[in-house]
Amino acid sequence: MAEIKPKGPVTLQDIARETGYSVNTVSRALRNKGDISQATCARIQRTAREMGYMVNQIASSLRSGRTKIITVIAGSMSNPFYGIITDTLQSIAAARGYSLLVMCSRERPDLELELAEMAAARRSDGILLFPTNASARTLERLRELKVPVVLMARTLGDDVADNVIADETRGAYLATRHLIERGRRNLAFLSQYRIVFSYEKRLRGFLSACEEAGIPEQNRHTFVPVPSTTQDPLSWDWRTPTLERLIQWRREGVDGIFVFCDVEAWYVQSMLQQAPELAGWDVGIIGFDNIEGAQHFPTGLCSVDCAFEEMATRGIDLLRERIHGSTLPPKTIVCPVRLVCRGSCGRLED
Amino acid sequence: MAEIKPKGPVTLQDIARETGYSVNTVSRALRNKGDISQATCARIQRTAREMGYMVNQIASSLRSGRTKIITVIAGSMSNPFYGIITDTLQSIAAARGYSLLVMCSRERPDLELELAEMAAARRSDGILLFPTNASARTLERLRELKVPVVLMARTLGDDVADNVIADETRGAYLATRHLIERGRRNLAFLSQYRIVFSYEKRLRGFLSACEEAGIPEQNRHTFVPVPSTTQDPLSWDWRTPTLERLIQWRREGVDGIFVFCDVEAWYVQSMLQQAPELAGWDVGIIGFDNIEGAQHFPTGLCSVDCAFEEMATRGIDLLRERIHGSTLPPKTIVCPVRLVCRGSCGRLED
DNA sequence: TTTATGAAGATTATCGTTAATGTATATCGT
DNA sequence: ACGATATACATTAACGATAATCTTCATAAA
Repeated sequence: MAEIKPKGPVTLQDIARETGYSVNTVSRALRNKGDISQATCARIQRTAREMGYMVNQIASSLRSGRTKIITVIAGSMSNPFYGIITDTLQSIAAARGYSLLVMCSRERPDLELELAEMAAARRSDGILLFPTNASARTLERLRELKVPVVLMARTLGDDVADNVIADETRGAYLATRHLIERGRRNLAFLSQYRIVFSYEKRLRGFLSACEEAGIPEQNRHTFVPVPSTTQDPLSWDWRTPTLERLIQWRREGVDGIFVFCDVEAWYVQSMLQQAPELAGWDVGIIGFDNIEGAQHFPTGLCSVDCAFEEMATRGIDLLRERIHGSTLPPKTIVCPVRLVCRGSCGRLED
Repeated sequence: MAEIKPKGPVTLQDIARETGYSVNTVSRALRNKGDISQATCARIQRTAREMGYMVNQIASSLRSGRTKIITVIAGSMSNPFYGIITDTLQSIAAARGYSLLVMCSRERPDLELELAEMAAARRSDGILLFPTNASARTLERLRELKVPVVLMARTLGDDVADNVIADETRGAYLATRHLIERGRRNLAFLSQYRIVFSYEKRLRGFLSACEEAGIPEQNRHTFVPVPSTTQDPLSWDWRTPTLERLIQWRREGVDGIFVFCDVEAWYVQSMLQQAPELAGWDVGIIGFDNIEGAQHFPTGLCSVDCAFEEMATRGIDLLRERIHGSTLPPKTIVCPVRLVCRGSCGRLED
């Protein structure tokens, strides 16, 4: 029954020839579309299995206009933040029949635009974009090309596009309050570069917690080593200026630092351990994202948990709504945050 | 000149209509294939640009039989090892015109096989596979399906398939020797689970360094918490048994541990910091992969650098040879390793 | 009996490219 | 001036699937 296939994979036509049905019937039978009798359907499916049939997604995509591919444009997979969330995205996408094309923008707007065009040329059904600092053009182009996009983890302003973010302001507020509760009264907010709007939101949370606790203005420090005009933030040397600023902050009596994200917080922690000028400094450190708790890396870093799994799920489902033609106005989904204490801010003392 | 396009993206036919040439001529002109005059070529390309043409990769793939897609099957993107190397793979692939489909096997052979079939259904030109502990079936199936594969970072035996790996034995030897040079004489080799052949290779390196330095047999410890029959290593609780074993090793006077990879080494380091039973233990730790040095994460962990970029380049280029039809016998490319000292093994003392 | 309804398939027409041929005109050697 | 080679295109035929539109033939309703 099963013939020797001279070359190439089995096609619908091969099954049609084998079973005597038409190609169309075979196609419908394999996809359980109606108008095919139970018996026929079963027989065709069995034959397909025996012959080792495997759908050609390319052909299917061309005809149906759906690739079942979502492109993720993230900054870089070596950053655990992106790694972890991509991991989650991948399994959720797979559960819904989608595959993930992964591209890295290196936080560069120009590269990001290029990648977006590639994603469009490949006819991705949609894009999950972790935007850079200047993604307006990318967004505009994708709108032209009619490729659905959901902005992930960062925002370009309220309701500019579909958007899934953590509750940034509240997270920053919680983090700062945590420092304060641990007895810290001279606080700093450190961010490697000014991630549009996310930075502003977290700054607001930082300041409002300071306000609430009556921290005087001169005890509220901020620092952003990489200038906001930079088109290539990742290749900027933020270490030297950051170290200098840390030394300065130490002199100024800073005793608590809220760092923009966990990855940066780790840099800071390692500087604290390694730089002789910082040795013995009693300073509380708290990050954001809770990347180690989400998966691996047990360390003592306090952080703000971002519910990555929820963000990933919401992102994919929002994107799917668009893919299926929703024309509702852009929606911003704010995911809940939660403080996680691991001791890097010091013990309660009093 | 540029018309209002009523719907959908511009196609070759639109350009053909606009310029008066045939579809085929337009196609050839845009790809700079021969048999088209300079003038025509230029004119067509200009028109295409003006009309905002963008090739439909799906249609192109269907006809040409090439998708220009490489599927990466890695364990999980939340593991920085995979994250970093995927990052590198992505940029090298992009430079060669390939996009990356990223899938995560979670180190599970069954899931891996499924993913491989998906990759085949999507007609990936080839697969970069970071194999699980039981990838023989996957490999066999891919051979049936005639999808080129290169095994990455791990080996299933010498020349079973194309393979790009680090020089595991030498790396382990260097790591162990490093411990010994730092005055460590009671050594252990710790590996979360028994990654086929890679484990054996590193064990060999460990033992040969012990041998060379005259470390007595009773001072050569090994431990693998997760049993090798496990089909789902990542969800196994390795922490409890590992902690217990660390406590035991401490009692037994172990003073140096070579850990299978950096990620695991970090777990160990954090246990050393956090578990009261381990407090104050003077033990040298060295990992493998040098993941932090490759990109971020400055910590004090000694490690063995694996030249990720070279591995990635070699992997992609080897795969491309296969994609282009090479029928040479399977090749194993062994990439050089290099010791990196950051102090976690202690100072030289004598 | 006649017509409407429906089930179960078959036909046919694309999807947007690229590969394999065809063809007309110009150029060339002899 | 003849056929031979090139040049620069046009025509035609896939690639493998899916969608839209027919056919049948049987059964039910009128």
